[in-house]
Amino acid sequence: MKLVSPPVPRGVPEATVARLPLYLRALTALAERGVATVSSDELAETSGVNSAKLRKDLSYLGSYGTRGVGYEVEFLQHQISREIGLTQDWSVAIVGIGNLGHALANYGGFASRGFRIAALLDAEPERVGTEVAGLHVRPVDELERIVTEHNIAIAIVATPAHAAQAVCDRLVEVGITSILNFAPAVVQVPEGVVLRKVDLSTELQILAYHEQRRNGSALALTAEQAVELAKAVRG
Amino acid sequence: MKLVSPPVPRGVPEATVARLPLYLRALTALAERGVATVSSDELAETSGVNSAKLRKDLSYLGSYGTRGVGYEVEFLQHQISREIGLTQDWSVAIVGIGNLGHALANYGGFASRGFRIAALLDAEPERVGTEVAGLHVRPVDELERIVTEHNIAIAIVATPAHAAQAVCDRLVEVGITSILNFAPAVVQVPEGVVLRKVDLSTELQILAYHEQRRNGSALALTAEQAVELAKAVRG
DNA sequence: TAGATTGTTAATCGATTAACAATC
DNA sequence: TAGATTGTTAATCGATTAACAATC
Repeated sequence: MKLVSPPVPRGVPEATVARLPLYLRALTALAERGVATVSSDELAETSGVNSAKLRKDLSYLGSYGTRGVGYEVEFLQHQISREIGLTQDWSVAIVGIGNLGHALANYGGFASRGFRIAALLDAEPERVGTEVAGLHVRPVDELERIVTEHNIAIAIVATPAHAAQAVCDRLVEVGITSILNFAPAVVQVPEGVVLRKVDLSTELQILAYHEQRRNGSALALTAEQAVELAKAVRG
Repeated sequence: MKLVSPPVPRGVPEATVARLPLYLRALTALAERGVATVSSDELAETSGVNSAKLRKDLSYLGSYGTRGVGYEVEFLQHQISREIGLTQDWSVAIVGIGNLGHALANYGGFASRGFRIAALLDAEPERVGTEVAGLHVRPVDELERIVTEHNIAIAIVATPAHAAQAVCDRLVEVGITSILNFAPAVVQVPEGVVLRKVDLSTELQILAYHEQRRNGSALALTAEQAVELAKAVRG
């Protein structure tokens, strides 16, 4: 008996997963405008990627287009929704109701995409009980009960940096396996837990890097060329 | 005379640039604790990356370590700051003072990293003039004057999706070349302008994808294994 | 059939990683 | 000198892209 080949890798590349929401948004806009069919060129254009990448991405999900024609907007929309898991609603808890947590609780973009902010938690006694976005802020002590009661699958962490690791540890303890971290801190989670982070200062720092390079570039280029020129002249 | 070799590519890979703020934050924490020297293993650990990657990243900046010893914390901190462009302060404008813009204006993490929120702008007449984070909200009409007056280099866009493109067009017109976009919309900018985006819903959708896969995985794996098993049995 | 457009192949590019020679 | 740790090399991996055969 021959050894069987290793199990097919299966699964969509991470870079593709990160773009699926983009395509979905573009398709939703097209559907609202009553567009029935779209080509990869057009959909790529409205999604801000090139069409080769779009087709490659979609090919990981299946063959949902028609050669010579394009993609049926609503059909593709449904297929991507299903792939991402948006055919169901997800309950989300936000931990840390400061400036940012407050804004996130009130952010309209979540509900329209199938994410229901189901609970707000904070460690500060003076914040507990206050009403934010129509919800009463609960103490973090009640985390376990709240997660179970509301069937919460995803947690958003918007605490100060120093509290982030402890909060994430607690979240993992009570069974949360998907965390979106806004606290500017390195957080370790056990394997099997997916942690993504949004780091506001880091984003600005990356921009600053490019901005600085831009300002210096005229000079730097001249210097570089000068060296090359010197070499060339020397022969 | 021989042709000179093409100019050295020079410049730090984008993936490295995105991690420099992480290292900087770890170094700042070490400096505050009075640590003078750190090895790549230790710094990698506190930064949440592996040490090979850290050393490779740092090697793009120069040879700032000492073999057998490690890196001098404050020296490396300074070198990275210089590379990112944090030896100077940057003035930032926020356009769109809704929930999110409001929270960003009050976000403490910016100032401590050399970013000064210098102006807030909004298109809604009823928001103009209100005070947020110690600043008076200005009308977007005044953009050009404000950008010049405050020497603003970086803009944060926190408008509704439908306004984002027009706002970015205006920003580019008045000479802004670095934009951080929070609006859930595809925005096109001319070459030479750096646009980064933070998409809150997309982040949740990526988590939802993994969460869904996790739930389905026990079943899927069994099915997959069943197929392999069937093949194996058939010989 | 002629024209259009997908799905896939293969080349290329950039990022990650392990390993180790250089060197303190 | 012996031990430690950097900086770099080279292998590997994953993502991007152009090109085109398949097919509506």
